[in-house]
Amino acid sequence: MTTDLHSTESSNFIREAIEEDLRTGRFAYVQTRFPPEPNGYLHIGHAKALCIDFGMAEAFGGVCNLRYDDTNPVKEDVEFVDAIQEDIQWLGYKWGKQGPLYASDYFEQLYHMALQLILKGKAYVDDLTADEIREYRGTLTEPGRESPFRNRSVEENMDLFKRMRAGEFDEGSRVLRARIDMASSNINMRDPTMYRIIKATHHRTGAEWPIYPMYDFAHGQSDSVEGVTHSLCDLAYEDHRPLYEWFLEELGLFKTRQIEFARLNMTYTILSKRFLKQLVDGGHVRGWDDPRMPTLCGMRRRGYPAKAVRRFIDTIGVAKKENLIEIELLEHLVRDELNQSADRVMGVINPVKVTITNYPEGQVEEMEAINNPEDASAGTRKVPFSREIYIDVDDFREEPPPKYFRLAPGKEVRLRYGYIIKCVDYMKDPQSGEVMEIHCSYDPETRGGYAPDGRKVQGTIHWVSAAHAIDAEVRMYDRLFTEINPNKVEEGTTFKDYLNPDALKVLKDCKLEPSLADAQVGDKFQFERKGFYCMDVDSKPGHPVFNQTVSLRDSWAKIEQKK
RNA sequence: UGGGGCAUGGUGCAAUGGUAGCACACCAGACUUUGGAUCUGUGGAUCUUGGUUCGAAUCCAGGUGCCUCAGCCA
Repeated sequence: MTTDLHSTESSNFIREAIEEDLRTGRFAYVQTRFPPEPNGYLHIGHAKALCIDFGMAEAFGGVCNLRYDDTNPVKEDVEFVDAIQEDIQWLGYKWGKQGPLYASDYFEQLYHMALQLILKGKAYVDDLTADEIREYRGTLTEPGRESPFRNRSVEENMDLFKRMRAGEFDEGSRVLRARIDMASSNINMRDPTMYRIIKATHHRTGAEWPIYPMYDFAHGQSDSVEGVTHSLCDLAYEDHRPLYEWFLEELGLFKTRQIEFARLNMTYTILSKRFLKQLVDGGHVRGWDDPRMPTLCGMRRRGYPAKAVRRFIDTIGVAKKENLIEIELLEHLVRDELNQSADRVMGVINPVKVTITNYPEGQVEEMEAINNPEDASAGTRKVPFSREIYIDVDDFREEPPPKYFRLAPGKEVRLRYGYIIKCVDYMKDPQSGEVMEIHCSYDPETRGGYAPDGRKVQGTIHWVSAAHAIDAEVRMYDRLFTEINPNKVEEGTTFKDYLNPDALKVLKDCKLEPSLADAQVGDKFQFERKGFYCMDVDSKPGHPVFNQTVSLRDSWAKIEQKK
């Protein structure tokens, strides 16, 4: 039970509302929908909506449709349609059997609904310009004014709208508006636009339509037509609910219940498709799937397991309160998932050579190493040991601070699965002062790292045999922004002013143990003592590239920081 | 002096009139051939003021604060 994804079990106000609807008979079944606009890639914020939409359907034995809200051809593209499906499947969800649906499937029906409203005197063609419409709309505190075209006859409206549909008018020259109430305290009810003229090619309907329904005129009816019982959405649509209900009422359609919840916000990240697009188009990242991006494809490439993302969404819960989730929670779950599943391996990211002076030249020993201490079934592997090895520069200090349990002049350290070695000498670059090479002696009695005399050796470090090492590139990532909430930054600045220049660091001379020669793109490993890494698509035969998914918790770094 | 929402530790979510709990974060310790993992422990919250009640985070009234809406975007 606890190992299961129980997003379907945690209590929240939406689940309670649905239960009540079933109990009272308002609905006899549950159906939901996930309605992305194909104008960008899905991000972790969408994952929340997605898990709620699919999760609620699942929980009540219903289905969740995938329906693209493709009512604005100038912003949409098939590229995104395909990517969105891939991301949903990655998270492990299945949409309704009819396959992906599109609001554009309903263009003809929607058109007839508009005609119906015109006939009822509930819609009219307005010749006001966009600017004039805005002026006539009034303000938050003052009522709007009625358009001079508001009282056109049904016949004239029918004629004009049909001619709009026939493509007789220019873009921007006219719109179709609902005839509701220009004095409503809810601005969405002040005769909202239903149709506008757009002469662009639609990714599915091509050039068939010169007019396109607004989201507000399409969404509610699409839900209704599909028999969606519960339309779960962002708080932003709370004010639109009366409008959707008005359309359904006037049209005599099945009445979906809309329930709104707060969108996800996460520290140090931005979750706005518009802003993410700016990062991509502006070249601030390498693409939508850049591992620094909060997109699902970015996270996948970074090495985040889908299950960690699902658990994250489950853990943060659902409410109507504005929230700012700490990114550390996601990272914790990523570590937790990977800790169970990822094989351990040794990789030296910043190498420095160590020569074991008393180890026979030319000798190679195969040391046995455990693949995953959390999973005995993962077995063991052999790691070659020889006279020259690489260790991480961080694991040597000329002047070790107190409690530094690694290699230092005259000090002993254990090489994991290897031997206990002692530093006898080291060479520095006279120019830079950098440590170039370290000389150690080894204790032949300590094979495997065990000291038969029972002597205590506190530190254990990882290493790679120089002659057997695979050269690799490792890309280290950090948060994309330096500001905890890039959505709310000082006036006069934008989120782009807070991009973290150190969010990506490329290390090109990394040394990995030879077992990694068989790794495939997407494979995930723990480089012991460092973090979790995932093989990147940029890998070339014989020269792998690894992304650091997330570092291991580093309590030594914490100790050092305090000083 | 428009409408719609929301207020529980640092963060997020529970508790649905009966001992305010969980996760992450934080701090301290144990263990350790990963300074990982694991284990143990500490601290810390009901926006405010009244009211109802034996009893209020929960119900009522009034304040206060925060978010949000004026696209021919979704």
